[in-house]
Amino acid sequence: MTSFYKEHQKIFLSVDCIIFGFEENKLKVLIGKRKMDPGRGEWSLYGGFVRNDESLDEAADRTLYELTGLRNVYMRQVGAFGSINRDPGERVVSVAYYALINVTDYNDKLQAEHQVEWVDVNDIPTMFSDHNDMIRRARKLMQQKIKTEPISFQLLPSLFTLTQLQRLYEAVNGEEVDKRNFRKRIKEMEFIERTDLIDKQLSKRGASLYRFNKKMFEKDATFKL
Amino acid sequence: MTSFYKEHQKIFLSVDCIIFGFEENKLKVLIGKRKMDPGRGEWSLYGGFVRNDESLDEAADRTLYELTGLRNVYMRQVGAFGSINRDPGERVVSVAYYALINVTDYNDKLQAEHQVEWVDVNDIPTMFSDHNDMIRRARKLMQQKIKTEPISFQLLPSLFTLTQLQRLYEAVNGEEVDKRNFRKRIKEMEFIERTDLIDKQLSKRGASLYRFNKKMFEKDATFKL
DNA sequence: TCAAAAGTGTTAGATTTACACCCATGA
DNA sequence: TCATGGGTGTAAATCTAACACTTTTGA
Repeated sequence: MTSFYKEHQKIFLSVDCIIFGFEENKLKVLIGKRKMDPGRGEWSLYGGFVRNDESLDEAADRTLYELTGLRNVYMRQVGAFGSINRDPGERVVSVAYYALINVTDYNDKLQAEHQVEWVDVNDIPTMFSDHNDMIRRARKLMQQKIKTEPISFQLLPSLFTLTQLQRLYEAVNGEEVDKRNFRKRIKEMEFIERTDLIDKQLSKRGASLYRFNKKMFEKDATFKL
Repeated sequence: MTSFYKEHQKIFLSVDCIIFGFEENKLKVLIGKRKMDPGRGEWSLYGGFVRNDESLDEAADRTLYELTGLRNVYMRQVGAFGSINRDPGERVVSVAYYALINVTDYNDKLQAEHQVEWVDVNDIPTMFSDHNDMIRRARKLMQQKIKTEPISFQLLPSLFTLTQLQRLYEAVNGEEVDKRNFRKRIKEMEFIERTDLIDKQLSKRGASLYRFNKKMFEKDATFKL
């Protein structure tokens, strides 16, 4: 292969995943203790190096798959983090991605194996390198996104109650919302359809289960929360 | 230096600048013909490789400075672009940044020297690699940003008329707005202050010149357009 | 029978949009 | 004197936010 750019320097490139999940009415992030020097033992996002034969998006997908066994997960790029000394070992530029997963899809065996934990996003410890910044930015981007795109369903089981959906919005935005106003807006969205199924786990009376109808959304195509 | 990560691959990293300017009531981007193989002669953003001794932000600042001679310019990261074959020469991952400059600050000599041109953002030709995507994404981010942060002033001279400001918003958002409603909202923002100066370039009657008061903005700190 | 969560409408206030005419001046 | 861009207010419509009680049922 010819080398067009040989006078320039190459740099290590990694990806880091901010994996969001919704559990116990809280927005959580999957983090673990770093298993590599330097920084071994510090709280850290799960990440990996980018290979020459994969795109950044592919590297992020692969990394997420290694950790969770999940494919076709909703992932979006947060941005590139490139301070000179962000990694104490060597110069490494990292591209952060956030992922939204349904916690019940997540294989417990893999979780135990990688020793990662779900931590409340409001209660993140001090982390390795610039990982706290990455989480902050990912959260902000996700908050913006959830206002204009129906991504909340990525964090829920395919059948969910309106209370679950409301608690999810509250956890993401960090503030409570009025139940009646919330439900009013949801009812206007035809792509959030009520099933005849009833969930009795949380209440004696039972709550209707709803589902997100993707095809209907794509026709309808307005969303605003 | 110890090498912690030597089993991994390094990759060429570049930055590309989407430089926005406002001229003739249009939002424009500064682009030129690529002077490097491969792709020589194609329309291209101005970019450069990231060096090991500079952060990504510094690389972007340096690249912008090389082209325009300007420092302390408003720049924000658009994101990392990392398809495997995005560059026909070799694997290069590029981090795009957008910059907002006041076209009258831009040194004509440097413009001639680098043979770059201001092109209407609605009329961008087919460009090298994924540069069209970069411009699209930069524009979208900028459109979002301008709604919640007072960045428009970066694109204007320090003294400007309300009509200029309105035309700028229209150019950025791609739609016309009502003059009275626009001015009503501006008047509510105390940090956009009227001076006693009158601009007579466009009208016989003359238009009041306004200026952005940064200190007042930082106190006041609400913005919504 | 009662505790606990589900479900349901109305109204006041705030925000947004639509809209048309007079003013000042240089050519 | 007239053509050109500068400057101004009001009313209708829409959207948002606040607010409390009834229902169901398992324990």
